[in-house]
Amino acid sequence: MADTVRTLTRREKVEEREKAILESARRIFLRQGFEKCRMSDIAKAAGMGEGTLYIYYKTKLDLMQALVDEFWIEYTADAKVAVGGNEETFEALSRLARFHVERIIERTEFIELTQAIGAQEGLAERRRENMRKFTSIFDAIYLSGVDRGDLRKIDDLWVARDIFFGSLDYAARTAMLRDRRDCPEIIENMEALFRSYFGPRRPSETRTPNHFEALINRLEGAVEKIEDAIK
Amino acid sequence: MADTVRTLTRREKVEEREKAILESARRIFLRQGFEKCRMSDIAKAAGMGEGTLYIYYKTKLDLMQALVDEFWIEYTADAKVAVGGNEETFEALSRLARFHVERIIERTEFIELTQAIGAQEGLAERRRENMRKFTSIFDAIYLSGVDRGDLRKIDDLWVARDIFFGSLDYAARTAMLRDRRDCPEIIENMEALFRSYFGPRRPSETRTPNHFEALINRLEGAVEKIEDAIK
Amino acid sequence: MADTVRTLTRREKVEEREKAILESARRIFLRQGFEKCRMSDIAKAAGMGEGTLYIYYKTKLDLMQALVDEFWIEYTADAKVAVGGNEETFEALSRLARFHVERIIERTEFIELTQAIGAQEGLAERRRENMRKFTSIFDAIYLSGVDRGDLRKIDDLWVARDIFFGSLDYAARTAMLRDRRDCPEIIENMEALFRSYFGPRRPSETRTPNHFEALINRLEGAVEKIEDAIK
Amino acid sequence: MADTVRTLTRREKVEEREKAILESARRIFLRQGFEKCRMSDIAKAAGMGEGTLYIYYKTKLDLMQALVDEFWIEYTADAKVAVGGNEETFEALSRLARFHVERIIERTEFIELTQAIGAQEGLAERRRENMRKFTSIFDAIYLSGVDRGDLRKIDDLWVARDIFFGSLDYAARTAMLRDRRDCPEIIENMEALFRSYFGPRRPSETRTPNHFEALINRLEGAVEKIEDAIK
DNA sequence: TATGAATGAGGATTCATTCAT
DNA sequence: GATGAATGAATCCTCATTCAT
Repeated sequence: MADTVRTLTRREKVEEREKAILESARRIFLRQGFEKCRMSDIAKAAGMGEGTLYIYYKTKLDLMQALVDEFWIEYTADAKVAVGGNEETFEALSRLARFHVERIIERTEFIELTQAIGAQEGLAERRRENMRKFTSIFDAIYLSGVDRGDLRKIDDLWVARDIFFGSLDYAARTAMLRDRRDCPEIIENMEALFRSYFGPRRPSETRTPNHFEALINRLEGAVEKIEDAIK
Repeated sequence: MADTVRTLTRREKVEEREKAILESARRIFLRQGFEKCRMSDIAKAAGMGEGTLYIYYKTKLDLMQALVDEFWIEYTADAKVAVGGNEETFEALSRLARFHVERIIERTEFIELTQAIGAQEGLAERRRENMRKFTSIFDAIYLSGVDRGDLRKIDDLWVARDIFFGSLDYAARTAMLRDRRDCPEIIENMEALFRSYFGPRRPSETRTPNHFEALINRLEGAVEKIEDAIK
Repeated sequence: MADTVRTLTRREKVEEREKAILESARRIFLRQGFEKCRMSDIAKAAGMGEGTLYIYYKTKLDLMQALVDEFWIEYTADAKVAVGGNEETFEALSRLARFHVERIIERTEFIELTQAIGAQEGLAERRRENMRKFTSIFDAIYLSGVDRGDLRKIDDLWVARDIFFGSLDYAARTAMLRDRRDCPEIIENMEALFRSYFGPRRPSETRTPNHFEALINRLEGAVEKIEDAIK
Repeated sequence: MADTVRTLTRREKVEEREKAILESARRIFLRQGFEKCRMSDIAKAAGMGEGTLYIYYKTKLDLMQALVDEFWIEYTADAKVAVGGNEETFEALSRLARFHVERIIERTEFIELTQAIGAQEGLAERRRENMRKFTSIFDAIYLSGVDRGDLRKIDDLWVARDIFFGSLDYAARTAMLRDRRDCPEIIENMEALFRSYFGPRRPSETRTPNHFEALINRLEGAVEKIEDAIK
């Protein structure tokens, strides 16, 4: 029993320590960027010796990779929460878009760090994996959207995914360049775009633009009346 | 007269020198990346002393910025050529998309360099300017597309622009991660997307996909008949 | 009584522990060399904590010195075995020479470690002592050789000793530089050299070729005379 | 002409600089040893920046190797001077021995540095070469001694060489351990040893096994005859 | 006694930038 | 203007040693 407690305590200590390092690393990294942030500063900020960092992370690159991993894990988890459980397809997409844009504007540095580190020898795979886990949220929504008849089936899901995240990322970046902290326009447009472009193609299933639907509604009404009259 | 000639000669010499430096810088940078490429290597490649570089460029950052500027100027010019003079709207967009994706896959380093340098203090404006000049190609096509009735007028042109370049950039990047050197799918989809989503809204002007048009035609026929019957 | 037993057990435990440390230290040291072999590795190899090493050895230098001591003790013991009990003088020298050359080629690292450590402040005396114990094997053989009349008495025994070990060490080292694992030539020459150069000088004691030949010459002369007489 | 002068000046400057570095390196190295002497100290002692050292020597190991090379070049040259032009064989050997022992006692550190550095990957060959140039002085004396009839021809010159230098080195080292700055005894003995052991073999004095056996055979034959005669 | 996590001093090396020529 | 030798700040990482448990 005592053993179990001790073991737990140790594990907890290690995890506490790792948290502390990652926390400090994040702070320093956000202030200084990848190249400029020194291990010694991180150690100081974490209230420990430099050597200690190297017990937990083999190299600076390792630490930075852990930072990136942590970011994406948290990011992915938060995105899932933001998207919600079982929302309507376009509501889910909207929520994902909104979450992504807002967060990315706050955390551009991590996107850049992800790129910078992913460019290093042998870390591309890990980058891909982090991205994959996150973007699979989109994939799930899309596929469920197809099941529900809200979206059409496509051969290359990545096309829709790239359009979705590409547009949002780019918009977020340009928003920042214009010193804006948000961009609701792109989110709205993304929803509309998915409704119209990736919406179902068969007329009966269509959810194409409003005026079109309105037209059909009017027509259907008229037809009914005519049918009634004819009867 | 002699003076003028001499002056011209000097200017030419300076420009020649600058070209040589930039040319060497590009070679070295492409081989080594931003952090790794050394001023001394660039100087050696350019056949001149290190000190000489500093006559033409105040710092390494300056030189890299010049490299980025040069890249975008050339990139923009090449894009204009690729787009052609007065093509049909969607053909022009397709050409721009194709050019962009292909080139960006070949020159990811410059995109990254643009970002890295643009992140530095005080260089964001220049980055914006380079991007603006390039993306204005898209703007021109879009606006002319609006004039021609191929595209609908929108309040925030940047939305269309961000979707266009965002999707292409992202797709190019993910294509590279999948070790692909091209991605025609995204180009085709971009055209279709612009036709459908940014195409004109009035049925008569529509250029949406064939079955869609057929549907509309049938609809219009039905409406007319009904209206006639009612009358 | 119980106390005595416990004490013995403790002592044994300590000695066991020390043996284990030394054993591991040797393994690691032979693999990595002095500077590269880390205390943590030695501890791991010995199946104990790093801190434990410091209970038995105050510093790394201390441990290495113990390693060197152990080496020389074993080396000396093995040499004695190799030399044998009461061999003929030159046979004993030959055996010692052979043992030394072969072993030294296998264990150059220890010779270097002995030197490196011996160079440290305050450890020269210990080095001297280790060497002395080993070289006294030679001294004993030489002195017994003098008693037996095989070798001449000399004032400075160290001269013979230095020639003996110096030649062998040097030959072993150059043999290694030539990638040879043995050098029987030097061993043979060393024996011959001791026979001739350190052999007895007085004619009456001589066993050297010179006197031998003289003797034979006289004998042959006698034989001839006898033969002549017989004829 | 001016060019020539300038070039010479530059070369001289470089050589001056190299001399200064080597000089300082020697001073610091002799005080601190290989591992302990810091590049920064050497730079400071040479009155230049640390970076400057790296213009002239690629790494610390390079610098140390240069130090070793310089030592051996000078050592070899001095040895040649000490030996003199065309001395009598044993006089030349004596001089070489005396020079070697005296110098080596003064410069043990360099012998150790030579060993330490020679042990590094890829530098063994250079060590061999330095040694070879120096020991060839001995070879030349020995061979000319053979020509003059002072020394006997031997198949493996290295045996004599190893005995010569091995004995001297070892004696020098043990002399130092006894806090002696010289050891004339070994020099005298070396000369005597070479006279007697490597001196010419008059046929009648020959010591080789074959002749020895032949002698014994003759002896036995003679004894038999005598015994027969006596009967 | 045993442990092993924590420490932090220590050092080689790089490279943008300067400046005397 | 052109040069390139000289500079030295800047930083990651190692590992012997300590000490709280």
